Amino acid sequence: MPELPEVETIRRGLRECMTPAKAGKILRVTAFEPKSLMGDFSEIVGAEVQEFDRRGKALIVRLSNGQSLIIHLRMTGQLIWRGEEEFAGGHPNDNFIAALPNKQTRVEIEFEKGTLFFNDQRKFGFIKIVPTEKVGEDAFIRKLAKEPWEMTGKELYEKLQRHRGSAVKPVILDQTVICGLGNIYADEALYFAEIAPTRKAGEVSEAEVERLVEGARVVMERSLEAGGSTIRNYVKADGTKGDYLELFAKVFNRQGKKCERCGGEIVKIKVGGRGTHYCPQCQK
DNA sequence: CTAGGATCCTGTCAGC
DNA sequence: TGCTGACAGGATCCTA
Repeated sequence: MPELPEVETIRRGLRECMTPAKAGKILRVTAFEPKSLMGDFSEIVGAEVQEFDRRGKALIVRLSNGQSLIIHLRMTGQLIWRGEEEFAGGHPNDNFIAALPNKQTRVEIEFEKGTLFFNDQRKFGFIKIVPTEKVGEDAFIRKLAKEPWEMTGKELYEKLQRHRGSAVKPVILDQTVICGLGNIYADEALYFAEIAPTRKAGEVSEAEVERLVEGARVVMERSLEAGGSTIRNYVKADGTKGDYLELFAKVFNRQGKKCERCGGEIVKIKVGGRGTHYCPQCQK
């Protein structure tokens, strides 16, 4: 479930609390689920973290010994750091505050001064160990398109023409078309641009695509300000659980409610096999 | 090449 | 109280 803003929030959070001084060296790696950890994990023992990068929804952890971790959370992945400081992000659920490791812990990386847990209910996510200089050659990383901040409306318009027969929504979920949007921000960006998710990609005008790219930037920036789905907004100050979607979502999970813009009723339908939320009255 | 559906996996929820 | 089917913030693989 984590999309670009969640991964960026995790990147910023872990960068603060997993510095070499605060985390130390890797002592031990345990893969409770073999398919969740690809590569030879003896390669990373003894290394410390140099930097956290991100490409789209992939987190790249650069280590001090020439190796890197490519981490993709897919639908239900979470990264939870327990050390002097604590940080948790990704799929929001009770694992953020649970005793770890638990049943959904797939990988545990123990450092001198703390432990990083990779939890993942559905096992779609993964951590992959690759030499740092080969990260760019990774099959997934290599195919990624630009993020909305680097992409012009004209570029996206031309890409949409190549998929002109498909509904626009599944096309903007394709990471080789535009990078970073997932099911939430695709719906939110289309709402911003007043485009119905069912429109054929080839029938969206260049001016509309321009708005769509702007919408993608705006909705993801708003989410970043709200902190994505992290422990801070999952567990509110009073100890109750919060829903970070409430902080910014205009259509996602708001079916049956009123559109803020026109007062129409937000509906939920299925487009390209994915649950899709929109306002039929103002998204044309 | 594109379009659309099945698939990987676990857990939760609505309906009977 | 079961049981069943639908669904889930992702991406890939297969078929036509």
